[in-house]
Amino acid sequence: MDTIGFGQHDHSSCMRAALAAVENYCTEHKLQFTPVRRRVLEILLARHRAMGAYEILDTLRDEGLGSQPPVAYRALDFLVSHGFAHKIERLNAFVACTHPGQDHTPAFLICRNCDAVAEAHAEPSRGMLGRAATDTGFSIEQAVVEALGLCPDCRKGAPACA
Amino acid sequence: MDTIGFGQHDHSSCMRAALAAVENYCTEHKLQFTPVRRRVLEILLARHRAMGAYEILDTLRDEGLGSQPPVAYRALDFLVSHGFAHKIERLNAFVACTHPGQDHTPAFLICRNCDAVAEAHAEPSRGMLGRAATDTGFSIEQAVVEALGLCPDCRKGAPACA
DNA sequence: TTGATAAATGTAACCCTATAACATATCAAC
DNA sequence: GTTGATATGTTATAGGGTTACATTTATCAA
Repeated sequence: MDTIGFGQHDHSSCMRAALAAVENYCTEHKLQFTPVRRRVLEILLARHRAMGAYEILDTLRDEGLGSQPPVAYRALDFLVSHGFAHKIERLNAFVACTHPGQDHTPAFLICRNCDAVAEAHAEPSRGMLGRAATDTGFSIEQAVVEALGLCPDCRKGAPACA
Repeated sequence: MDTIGFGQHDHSSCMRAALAAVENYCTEHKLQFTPVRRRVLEILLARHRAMGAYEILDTLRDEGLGSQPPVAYRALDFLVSHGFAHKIERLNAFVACTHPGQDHTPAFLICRNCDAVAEAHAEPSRGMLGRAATDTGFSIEQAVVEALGLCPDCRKGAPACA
């Protein structure tokens, strides 16, 4: 199972691996992995949680990489449109993808207590939703699947699982 | 199959039925179905599509029922929290529930061309998402399931299906 | 029926999220 | 090295949502 995001793991190596994968993908597909785009991805990877665009922008501003909203949104658009990051609609926030490069429909498990986010796979064309779509003649192109609840740590009674 | 929302149907009777169901539910549960709350639900039922809070507020203002955002948001909170309406996260908009009173996890089919929305049932605890949750020890309390694509009418080449 | 409590409304001000528009710079390829 | 496309800098503004507080209306028990 490749659900990750809860529990401990070797963070610096997961970050390096993701960056390398994105770098390769961009080279292969002739995409410009510019400093701002790279830095935004790094920020998302480092925090390893859902971040608002303005929170990201604060960091960019501190580093002199840009100070106006479009700077952050443009970088995020690039990352999201190529599957390097995802938007969590429920939080109006963004997370780095945990398996960039692979074609996939992400599903998220969002902790309502500590805002931790884990990414899993969804198969929108299967199950009830797929059946409803087929029955009505609706063609699914994209899906938002986000579950809210309590992550393992917060269930264990941690008052606020940092 | 109880996916509805695409295609024709007897609209005034579907609206009356929904209002009656909500009225009953409120009486039984001693909830105050006040004029503003009722009117907001009526507006959502009448338009039969996803509407932004400010769009609803415009109508309320025209009718002298309130002019500030909290008026609309409070009514919507009431409707959503009791399952009489749902929020479409992807659109930052709201729709009337098509089967109020019944306990359910809604899933939506959203047309990217004409913004029509159909409500279906989801079963978040089943399928891939449920497995991912079980595996990681995450407890799902709520789910957002929204598919984007083309509705039957728009697929048939209608340049903009009303 | 009155008084206490809880629930709902009115209103002003504000915060967060996101995009439009336009000028400038940089890149990629011929 | 010129050109066309792509990316960035910046200003202003649109859109969505909440806080806070005063006021009113409903509920229910004494």
